[in-house]
Amino acid sequence: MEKELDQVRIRKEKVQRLREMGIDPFPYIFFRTHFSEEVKENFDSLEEKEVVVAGRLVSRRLHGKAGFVHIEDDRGRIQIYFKYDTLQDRYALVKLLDLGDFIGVKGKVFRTKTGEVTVWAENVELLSKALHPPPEKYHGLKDIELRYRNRHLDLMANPEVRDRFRMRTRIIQGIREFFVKEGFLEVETPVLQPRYGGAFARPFITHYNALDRDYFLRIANEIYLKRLIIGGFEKVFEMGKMFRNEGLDRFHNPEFTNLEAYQAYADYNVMMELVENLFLYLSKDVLKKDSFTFQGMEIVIKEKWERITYFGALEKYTGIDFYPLDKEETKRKAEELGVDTEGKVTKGKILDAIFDKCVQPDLVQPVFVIDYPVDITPLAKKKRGDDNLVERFEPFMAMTEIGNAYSELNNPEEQKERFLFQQSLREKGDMEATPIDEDFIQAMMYGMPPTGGLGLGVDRVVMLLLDVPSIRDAILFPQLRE
RNA sequence: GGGCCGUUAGCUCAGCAGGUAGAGCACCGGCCUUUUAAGCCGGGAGUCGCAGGUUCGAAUCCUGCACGGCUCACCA
Repeated sequence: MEKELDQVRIRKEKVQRLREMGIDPFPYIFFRTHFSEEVKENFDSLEEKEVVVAGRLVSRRLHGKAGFVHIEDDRGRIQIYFKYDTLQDRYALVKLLDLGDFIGVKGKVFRTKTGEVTVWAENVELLSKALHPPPEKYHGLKDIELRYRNRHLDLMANPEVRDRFRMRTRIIQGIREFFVKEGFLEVETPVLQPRYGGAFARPFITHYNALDRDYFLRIANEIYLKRLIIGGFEKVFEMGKMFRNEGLDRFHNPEFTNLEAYQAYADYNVMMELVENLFLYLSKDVLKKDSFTFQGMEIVIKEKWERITYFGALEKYTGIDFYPLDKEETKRKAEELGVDTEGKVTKGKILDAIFDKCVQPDLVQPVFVIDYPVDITPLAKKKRGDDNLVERFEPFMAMTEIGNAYSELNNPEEQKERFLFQQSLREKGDMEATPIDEDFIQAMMYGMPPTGGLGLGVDRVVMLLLDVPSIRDAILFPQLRE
């Protein structure tokens, strides 16, 4: 720590004085009868009745032998009136209170002459002394770096931030409720994995000392969840953290929350309906409205989303049918479109770059982009009637990709070939290519039912529904450089 | 990783023709027994992100670094 702040020194001296007065500045427990909100909402029945409230001191207007303060609890703020005539000796404690302290107050509910519902303190107890002054009361805490690094201060100073994270939790609970209601079993799979797969991304590597072997933080849980389907569970889901060793930006945090759900006897069409129903559920039960705005774009949650094929979308927005083109021709066209193809190993990767630049900015209303090229999707089943495509879709809205889903590949021999192809990409220098997973192939040998799978970026869903432009404002403790 | 911008009191910010640091809130003292960003009077508080350089003199100009933001690239 650097030099002690004057105000901190003064507060520590107050702690000393309180102890000399026989007051414990850090007592253990307090019983309250009402939240601030309850007192205010039930004023008519509580007027002149005694209540006990508790909270953090957030404003203070003392004038000599009387004064007003506001305390803040989990549900809001309420004003407290302190008067020397009522408190007598106890008024000495009031004079030693600082902004940020936690106090408990017993008193009768009344209305001041300006009409504010207030508790007239008959007793006041210090519940915890704050040694450091809080952020500024009027402007709040603006400094973005401070807000992310010291989220407790951000939450303290900016009530709208608390509201936002309460809403995040409700959305997450809503997602969980929806899948449980649909009959999915919530499971937990390893975060620490001896090999990684299920997505294209570089992993975080860690070392397991007892085994003297490198392990990986999961980039996805897909393989484990499918092994559960092989084991006989018909509907499973997991919501949890994934870790991808990549850059930070408005839409990416290396540690993020993901939902994956797998359903036996289903294909990607069933999973599209599941996504439609999930959003209907969220809009009805959480948002309580059937549209929302993200960065000025009004998004309407409909029962049925538009579906457009991957190549169809590319053709619609570039005028070029990429389907018949080989890698070289695709590359040429990409460059004509001004798309950077540097380091793109396959036609699929080049197409992805074109898609991101030319198509994605037009995907505003909820839409499923379906039927992707096979080479960028090693775990999905081939499209019925077209070996160059797989049955895969990505849900988009507000120009943002929010998930990924397939008719899951369940033929172990084909799975092996796909892994071998990925292996060859790896050898060509594509570090995101999926490594081969023999255990998974072996598991699939025992028989895996036809299965639909879905992955959903939960943080991105939160961003969209709450109109939060940066993932750092959708995650309580976003990753920052140390 | 590239480009642009930012970093001054606990917080929000001003100060930048280069002359040695300011305001509001917060804090301390005084007055004040119904206030609402309470008020009035007085006071304390800063290694101006860090390190170099130019200069008689740097918060201010230059260079490098750190951290952050936006953006491009990378990345589902």
